[in-house]
Amino acid sequence: MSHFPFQRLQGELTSLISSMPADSQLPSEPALAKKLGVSRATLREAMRSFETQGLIRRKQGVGTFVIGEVPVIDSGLEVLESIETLANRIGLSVSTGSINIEILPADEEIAGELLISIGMMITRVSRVIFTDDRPVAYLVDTLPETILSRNDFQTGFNGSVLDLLLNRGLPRLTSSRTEINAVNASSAVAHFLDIQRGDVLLHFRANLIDSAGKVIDHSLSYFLPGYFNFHVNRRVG
Amino acid sequence: MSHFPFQRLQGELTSLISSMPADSQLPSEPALAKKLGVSRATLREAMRSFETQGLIRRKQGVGTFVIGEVPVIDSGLEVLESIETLANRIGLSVSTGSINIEILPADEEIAGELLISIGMMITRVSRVIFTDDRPVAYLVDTLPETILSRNDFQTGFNGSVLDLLLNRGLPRLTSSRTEINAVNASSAVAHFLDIQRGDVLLHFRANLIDSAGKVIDHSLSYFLPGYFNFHVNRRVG
DNA sequence: CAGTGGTCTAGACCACACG
DNA sequence: GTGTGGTCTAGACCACTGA
Repeated sequence: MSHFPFQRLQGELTSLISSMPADSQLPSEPALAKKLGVSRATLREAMRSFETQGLIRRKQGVGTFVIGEVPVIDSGLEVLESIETLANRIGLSVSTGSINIEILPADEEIAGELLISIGMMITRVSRVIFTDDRPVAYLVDTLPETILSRNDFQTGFNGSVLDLLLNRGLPRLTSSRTEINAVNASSAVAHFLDIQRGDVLLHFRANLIDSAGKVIDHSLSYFLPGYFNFHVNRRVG
Repeated sequence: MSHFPFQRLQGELTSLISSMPADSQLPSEPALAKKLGVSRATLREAMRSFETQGLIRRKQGVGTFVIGEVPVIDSGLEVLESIETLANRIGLSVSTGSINIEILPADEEIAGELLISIGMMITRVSRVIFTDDRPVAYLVDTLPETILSRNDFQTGFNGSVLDLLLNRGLPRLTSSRTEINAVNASSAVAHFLDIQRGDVLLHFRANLIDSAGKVIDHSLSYFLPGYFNFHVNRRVG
């Protein structure tokens, strides 16, 4: 037996979880901690990585459950397309929730991104993507109200600002510069994704450019690892 | 004052850290916890995100220090190049440490990646990238020993397997399929990067392909967020 | 209501760096 | 040695869910 509780714990939890059928419930945290001979804090720390891998799911007030196989959303990064378009193309069912549309004045940060003046009105659309009733991504689009205003959302808005702009045809979008990072979930994002503050997320930060080189849309995306497989083909210099 | 210790703490720590000069030392954790009226556990949790942003640096047995401005390694993902080549191109100084070269038989997993038989000998090169004496990336390359054996490392090996193969000219490398994810640091990787187990890392998992479509090299890369800015230009479908 | 996970506390012991 | 961060414990209270 190892002298390091954490490594031993990970092994025991791996056995336990893999031996349980999908959707079954784990013992409560106090019970499990006692059974495994560690404190609840240590147990919870060891469980974190299992949740980021999508192997278990914790629900406050309910319990912790084993997740069966997860549909992975696989996508190349060369082409920009909405999650909806992507999921549809690979035959996966996703839904959108918590859509929120606000019109507000630009602060310094967003004015800098969109290359507009501070105080100009902007439209901000945020939403959560679900697959199998599990929130897996949180997306925020911000763009000048002159490009997208409230009454542009009238007909058949599926949640994706990109799809809306593409369907409208104007402005003529050409490309997106996307920065990729790994971050800890803030309290706000954690709430939308039903995870704990501090959990690991894959983060995209992108500016959408039109044919005149103008910044049309600034978008922030947060993805749960384990549910997405983004890849890129890199050519050798 | 907020009723939520964590949010209040983040604010107070932001003020404190930004008010201190670069390289200065923060009070010890017990002292800071007492001063801010929280337990050490809560304080440490709040400090995690500051460390992943590269704003502070903890050194066991020494203390916690404020980091000045950090040189960010900025790179597009369209072209595959070694960290050394990249840093050189943008005029940044990086160094390599903890280089380890092993020859061992392929297990099932790596055999599957390289499309070889289990038990065939493989060469594995792992190393750590430093900038400003700070470990910022941990890289592992694995390839068949028939392609790269121990005596290929004789002359001017700078740590990069990619550069070695490119300089040699054979096999003719063409592209790399790179999968991008966010992960929690395992104990092993955390040790090399001088961070805590569970900290957030940006992770690349790539297969390097030659002109015949053969898998030449399987590589795993772990990057500290805050020190890298990877981006990709995505064209609109 | 009872039971769950989410957060926080106070304290302990360890491994490590440095004089 | 002293002092630091790294880990773990035992217990408490909270917010939430569902019967």
